[in-house]
Amino acid sequence: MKATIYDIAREAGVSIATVSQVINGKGKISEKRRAEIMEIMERLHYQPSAIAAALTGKQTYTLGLLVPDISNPYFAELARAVEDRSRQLGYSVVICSTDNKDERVERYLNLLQQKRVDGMMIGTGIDNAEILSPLLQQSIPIALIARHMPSLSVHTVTIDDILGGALAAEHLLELGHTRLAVLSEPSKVSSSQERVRGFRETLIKAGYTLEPNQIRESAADLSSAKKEALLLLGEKDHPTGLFCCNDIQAIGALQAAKELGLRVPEDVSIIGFDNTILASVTSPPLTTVAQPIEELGHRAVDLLIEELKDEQKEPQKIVLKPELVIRESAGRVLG
Amino acid sequence: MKATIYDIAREAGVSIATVSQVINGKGKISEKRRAEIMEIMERLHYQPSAIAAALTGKQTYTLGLLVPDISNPYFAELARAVEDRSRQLGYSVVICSTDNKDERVERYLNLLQQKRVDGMMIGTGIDNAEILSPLLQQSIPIALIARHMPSLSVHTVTIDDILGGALAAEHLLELGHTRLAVLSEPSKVSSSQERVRGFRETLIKAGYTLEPNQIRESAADLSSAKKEALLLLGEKDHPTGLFCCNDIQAIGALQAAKELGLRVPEDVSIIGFDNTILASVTSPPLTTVAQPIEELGHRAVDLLIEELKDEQKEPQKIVLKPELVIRESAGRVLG
DNA sequence: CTGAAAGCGCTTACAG
DNA sequence: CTGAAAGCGCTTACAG
Repeated sequence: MKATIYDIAREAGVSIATVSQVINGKGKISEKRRAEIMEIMERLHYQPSAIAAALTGKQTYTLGLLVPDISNPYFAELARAVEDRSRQLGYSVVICSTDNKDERVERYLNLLQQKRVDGMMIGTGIDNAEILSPLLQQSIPIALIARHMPSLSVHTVTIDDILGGALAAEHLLELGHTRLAVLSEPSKVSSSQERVRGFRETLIKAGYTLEPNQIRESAADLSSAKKEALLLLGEKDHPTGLFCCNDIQAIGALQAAKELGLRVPEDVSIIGFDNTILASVTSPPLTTVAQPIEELGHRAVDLLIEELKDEQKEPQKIVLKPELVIRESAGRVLG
Repeated sequence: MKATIYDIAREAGVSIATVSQVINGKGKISEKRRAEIMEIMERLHYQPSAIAAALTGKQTYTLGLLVPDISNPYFAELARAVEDRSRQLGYSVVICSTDNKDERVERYLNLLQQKRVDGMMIGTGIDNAEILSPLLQQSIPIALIARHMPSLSVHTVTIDDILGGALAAEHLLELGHTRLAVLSEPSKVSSSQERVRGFRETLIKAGYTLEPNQIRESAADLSSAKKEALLLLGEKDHPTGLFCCNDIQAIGALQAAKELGLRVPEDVSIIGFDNTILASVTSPPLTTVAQPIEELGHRAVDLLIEELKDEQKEPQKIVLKPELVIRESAGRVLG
């Protein structure tokens, strides 16, 4: 049988209140008693029930994290950052893969509420912002990660996607490219749209244009991206500089180029986005716009915990800066 | 304020016992009352407290998963499989990255016990098997994933690592390679040792040998592996066939080969292990021994849940079969 | 078919 | 410095 606080109290000949105090390091207990009680707890392998504690007003010290797919390296790296900070602060995290389906999001949201998590981080796409409103009513702390939902009054940690797109454009321009294209995610992914926007605006400022048919869309998986890139790069007068809205798409483009007999970067330069582990593993390794994934995760946790501590309610908006990581998939234009 | 079962009961003019029954779909409640109560719960956004329920004898419907590092694609894919099956069965999972440190493992184990998770899956290395024994005493269901701990009486889901190594050897032999080497993980990683063993035994059976200095070790990160591979492949009369104990190491070898001006597979054939997403993204794509990662995760969850249901205590040992996935990094020996 | 009551394992004032 | 008691939000027999 599992030992309870009563067992410890009986064994020590004290009340459960006293035991509770030593567990929580509160109150004034004589050093001798405290040591004695600690010893008994160890001996009985006593693990106080966090569940009972939570029921009596303490937090659950558990956070929820919603992502589209934990097996995607970007979200896996994000999850690691979230977990690390949470652990440091004494929290554990339950991870939920939603596959970007609202129905799944909603079910997880309810589940996490029932389990009384202290806060939730949402890094998954949500079509209908409405499904978050019950949480807001219960005033459960929420932080959006790399997602914009202007209609909602919640904490938000994002990166400057426009700047990210601009960084890619500037690099390609510096390398002498003028025939440019972009491979973006479907239009409902707002961050992707912003990246495209930053990219295009930078081109325009420099006196170049981006033809509508040079903006292609594909799902975020490898084979969709490759298929679309095959079409784009297969045309005569294909672009010499291609900006992809995430690393997976860039890899699809890399594979398409190879299949078409195009050399990277000699014949086409390709730039990715995210700087996940994938970017360092391809050949050539990807030049890519790096998201500060670790900081995204840390800051999201911090926002939640601060709100839990201070009752500080005003939602914060944090915007982090992406950075260009130059590797080998983009080079000077030839000829 | 959050609605409780009392609020619902009062609103409906019934006792909390009745509300409890409709929540749990138990007992016989007149259809009319049931509908009425359901309606009230919806209207008040009532979410029953899983914490209170757990305190009164129900499960927490939460499982723990310990892995070395959730940002490693292998473990990320495993986590996804675990999560999927858990969700189907009504459980959520808290994920813990241990960096293979016993101290961290121990802290997480205690934490998960305090949170009263219903079971734990352990996919992380543990030096000192002792730290699991308190759990066994509490008879908390435990399943080891891809780890051997013969001294412990717990559920185990592994793959046949010896067969995996043999598969790699057979393939290389078929392609005509005779100068072979292996890049393995440090000797404390038992699965890696088994892979090497299967590899070597197959060579011996075929009449070849594997010189001790052709068995190299490196940590599982990219740069360590690359460094070691640089040494190995830099020698004259370097091996033409190299078996690496995981995909990351194989990628390190790929990069080393490239740096040395060796073509893959024309000058060196390289085989990896795991078949994570990384294997499909390199150039050339990796021929690798695939672990049935999804099934590993599913089976581990199933074992736990079965034990929770049936009180069926005998620890099960499940061994799954790896398979060779032929892509392009291994080819026929030239000359 | 439905309700009163005990109990799960804690924490938190409140006394003393 | 320490204990008695109430209460957190449920579930589970047990009556009726």
